[in-house]
Amino acid sequence: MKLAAWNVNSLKVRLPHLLAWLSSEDAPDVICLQEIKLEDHNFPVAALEEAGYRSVFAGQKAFNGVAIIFRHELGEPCDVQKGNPCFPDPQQRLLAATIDGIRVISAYFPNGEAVESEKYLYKLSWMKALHEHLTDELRRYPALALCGDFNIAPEDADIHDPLRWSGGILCSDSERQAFRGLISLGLADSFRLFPQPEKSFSWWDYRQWSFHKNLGLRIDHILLSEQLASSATASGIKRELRGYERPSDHAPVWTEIEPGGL
DNA sequence: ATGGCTGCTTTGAGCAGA
Repeated sequence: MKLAAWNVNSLKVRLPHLLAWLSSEDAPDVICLQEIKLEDHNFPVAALEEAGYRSVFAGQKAFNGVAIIFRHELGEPCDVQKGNPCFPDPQQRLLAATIDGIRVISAYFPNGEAVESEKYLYKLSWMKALHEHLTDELRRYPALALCGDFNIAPEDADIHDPLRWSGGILCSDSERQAFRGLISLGLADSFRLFPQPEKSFSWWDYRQWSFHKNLGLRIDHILLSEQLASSATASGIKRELRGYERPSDHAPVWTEIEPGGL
């Protein structure tokens, strides 16, 4: 089972990129999408069905919005839940579904704007509420994957220029501490379960030729519960999608789980 | 130091992203 997470920065604009990936040899079985930026009635259900995938989604106008798409043969999704019951929020940033026995959660963490700003405090509260909610979820679903755009670079190795970014948004102490809090629930950063090239990133600014110069950050993650982590066989970043014409500013991250792992 | 791209919006300059 290949599981992926991708911030598409508008599903309307990125649908051709997504369909191209889904029809390729390394197409994932399940993809969590973030920043779909469209309302539910505009979700491209038919185009994805045609490609062999089912969808569940939680959209809103213009901003945010998350979805999970998965191969038709994985069957009906169970216990679909929009949002966090511990944290009522008009922003659509969280969606969970049980697919083929795995609790899959698509998450779009707040950006936070600037350290100590109002949006930063919202980010920290949002994460605290997610932490509480995940405590329950892990009890109910021992096979769980938290996938998405975390808007946090967990370590200095995840930043092209750690000195310049030091203490700033996406890598401040409080954000990293909250990230480690999620890890302490028994979740593993699937990317780091395997050797990876240095300077591996999942986001590059659209400006200043950042992608070309590989000036990026690793802020998109797939965290696996102990049960899933023990059956993971590989992980990586599908960097080439960032190089397509009219790309998202994020590249997909992925991890492979042994089929017999459950 | 600033703004740099891109996508969104009662379509057009301003916000948001990271």
